Amino acid sequence: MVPMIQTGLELMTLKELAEHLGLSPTTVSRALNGFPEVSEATRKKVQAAADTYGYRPNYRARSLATGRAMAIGHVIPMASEHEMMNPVFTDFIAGAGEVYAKNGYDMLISIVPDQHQEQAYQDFKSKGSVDGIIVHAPRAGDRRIHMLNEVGIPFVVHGRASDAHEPYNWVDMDNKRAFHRATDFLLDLGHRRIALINGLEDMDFAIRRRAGVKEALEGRGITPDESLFFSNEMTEFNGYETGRRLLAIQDPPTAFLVSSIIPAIGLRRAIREAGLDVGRDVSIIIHDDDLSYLSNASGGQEPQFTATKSSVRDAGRKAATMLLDIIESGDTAPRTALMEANLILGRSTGPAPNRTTT
Amino acid sequence: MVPMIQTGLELMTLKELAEHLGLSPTTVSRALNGFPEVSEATRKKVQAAADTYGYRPNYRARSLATGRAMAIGHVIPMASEHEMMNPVFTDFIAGAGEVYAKNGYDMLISIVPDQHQEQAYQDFKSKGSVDGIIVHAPRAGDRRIHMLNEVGIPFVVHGRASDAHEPYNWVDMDNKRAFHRATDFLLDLGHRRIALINGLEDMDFAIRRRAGVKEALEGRGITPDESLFFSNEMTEFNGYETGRRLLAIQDPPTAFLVSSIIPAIGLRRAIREAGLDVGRDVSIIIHDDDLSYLSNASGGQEPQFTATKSSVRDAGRKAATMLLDIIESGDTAPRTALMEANLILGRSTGPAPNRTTT
DNA sequence: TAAATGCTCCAAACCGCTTTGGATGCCTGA
DNA sequence: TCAGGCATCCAAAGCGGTTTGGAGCATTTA
Repeated sequence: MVPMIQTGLELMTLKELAEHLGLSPTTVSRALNGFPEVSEATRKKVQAAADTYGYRPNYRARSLATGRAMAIGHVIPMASEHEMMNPVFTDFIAGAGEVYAKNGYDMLISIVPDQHQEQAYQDFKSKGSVDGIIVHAPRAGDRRIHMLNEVGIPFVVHGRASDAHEPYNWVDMDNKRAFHRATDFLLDLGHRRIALINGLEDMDFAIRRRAGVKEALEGRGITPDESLFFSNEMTEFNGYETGRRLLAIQDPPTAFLVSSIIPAIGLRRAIREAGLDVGRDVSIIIHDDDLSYLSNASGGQEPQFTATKSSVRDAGRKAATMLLDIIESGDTAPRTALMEANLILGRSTGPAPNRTTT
Repeated sequence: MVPMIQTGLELMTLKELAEHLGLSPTTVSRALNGFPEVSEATRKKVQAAADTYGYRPNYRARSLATGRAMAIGHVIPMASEHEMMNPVFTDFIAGAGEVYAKNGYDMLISIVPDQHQEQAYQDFKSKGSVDGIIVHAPRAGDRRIHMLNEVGIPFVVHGRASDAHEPYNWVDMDNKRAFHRATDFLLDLGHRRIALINGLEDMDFAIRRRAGVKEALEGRGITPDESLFFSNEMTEFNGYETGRRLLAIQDPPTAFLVSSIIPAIGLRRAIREAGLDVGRDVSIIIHDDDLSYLSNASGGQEPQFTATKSSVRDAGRKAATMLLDIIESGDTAPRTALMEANLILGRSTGPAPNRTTT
């Protein structure tokens, strides 16, 4: 049962293993892959020999023969100027990777300049190196979904494309609802000047979050002040800088909705530098992707930030599971999964302060 | 010259392309791969046809024939309990990925539970899915280096293993020197109670950083107070928690050396909560991996933290370049690259405050 | 002029595995 | 006793490329 790992020895091929056993490659292959045409006795013998010699099938050969690559591709876009590496990829990929590993799939990652993205997907298909693809960070007017549908390779989108009019598989968090609820909560606390520090505005999630905020404001008869809505890459510095500028205006916001914990950390820095207190003078609600190394949890205490929370790692697991299921079942009926975010109370929110100007 | 991308069509094989051209597969293959046995005229014709039909060679088939996988493997350990995903991986991988893409290599990533790591490397080799491996996060007593040397697959270590007595390829930052210099700088400012918030203590980089600190202290005739040295996973919360506890002791440190910007953000939070001022009451020097989304730079201004800075993305590029070079040259003479960190002045350091107790 | 040389191109083997279509031997039932 | 059925196993043909060892032909060289 326990495999005897042999290091430093020449690798063994199926043919060699078959010779050792005095069997044909056919039989050995079938024995190892659990086909019924081989007797239980020989199967045991073959399995034992494979373990002893540390035989492992060559994936390239197998995949050439079966037509299955046993690998999933992820394309990670690289905006060349910023050299920006989105931190949520890390956790998403960690989640997906768990699922792949459990099912014997490899994970192929391509770092691709933005402008070569479509070509990269084409290549995945034509080079035959993957069985399916995860599409990250869909944007408004994203052509990838249409393209992949045409190419006919299984794929799952992490997020949605609002303007895609064809069916496709996706796993998404209910961004609009989450930010609607968060806004409602701030309104309930008496806040009226509410700023939004969002991700890049052509990102689908950013569009939905903004829509959620507007919807909530309008639901209370408040005209959204678009001058308080900001879109940018979600870096610590951008959060800091936006906060600094906003706190210096005439009638500064009393509350901030922030799309990620990272810019929120910058925002908090700006607030403190302005001599204000988070949670008392200024409220913050973040969206918390539950990143493992930037946890919003505070070891049993109340979280630092009030947050809409949804684990992006879990989204990775869900997307990977969905994709593998599509590939292995061959059933192409479009699947979707909408995850709900929890609104979790932390120390960064409080009632709107009384201003000299009410 | 411009390839006409054909979507939705059946993929074309080399054999089919050859038939279309009235040539043999041999000639087509050679034409496309630039062998001299084919005339310039036919090469042009073949190339043009390949472009028109959007032909791309199947990587699995090619790699089976050539014995080269055209892929590099990265194993990312996953400590199952913590579900920790080290953020520096992201940037390192981004750097390496650029180099792979430029050279036509794929990047294979395996998320592997800590205890199955060695098996994962074995598998990489025996499954034949990669030509080389990058080893991440070497630890004290790390068996991977010995194992990979035995297995005989090209690899480059990001970091070093202090106790490895055999040659191997590595790319590392001079951790000891960086922390020595940082400590010297704090000593010059008059600090004597210096704390270290380090990474997990069996990590090689953590060992070297600690050694650098001790060496500097001893160089000035100061006996290191080991009760001020902490090792833990580099999360925001751990930085916060360690800071909180240390600031509450009898004779708290006046300066902190922190192994990453992430726990430093937590530490800063703790310092502010204690009503103290970073840079005046308490000094901080971090090591800055130059993560793209957590930049220490402040848009033209002085950086937030004084830091020893070395781009981990750049390390990724260097390691990938080294590995590809080893693979393609076949030259196994061990290579090493030691990167120097810059000591960059920010707003988090100042002279040691005068205590009532001098 | 005959042999040697180059230049192009091709047939076929091969990479390591899967899978189709038997082949073999033994057992059953009529 | 013999056809038919079943359980095992195998030879050989792929999968889609690369590569070895020529073949065919025009051009030089002796």
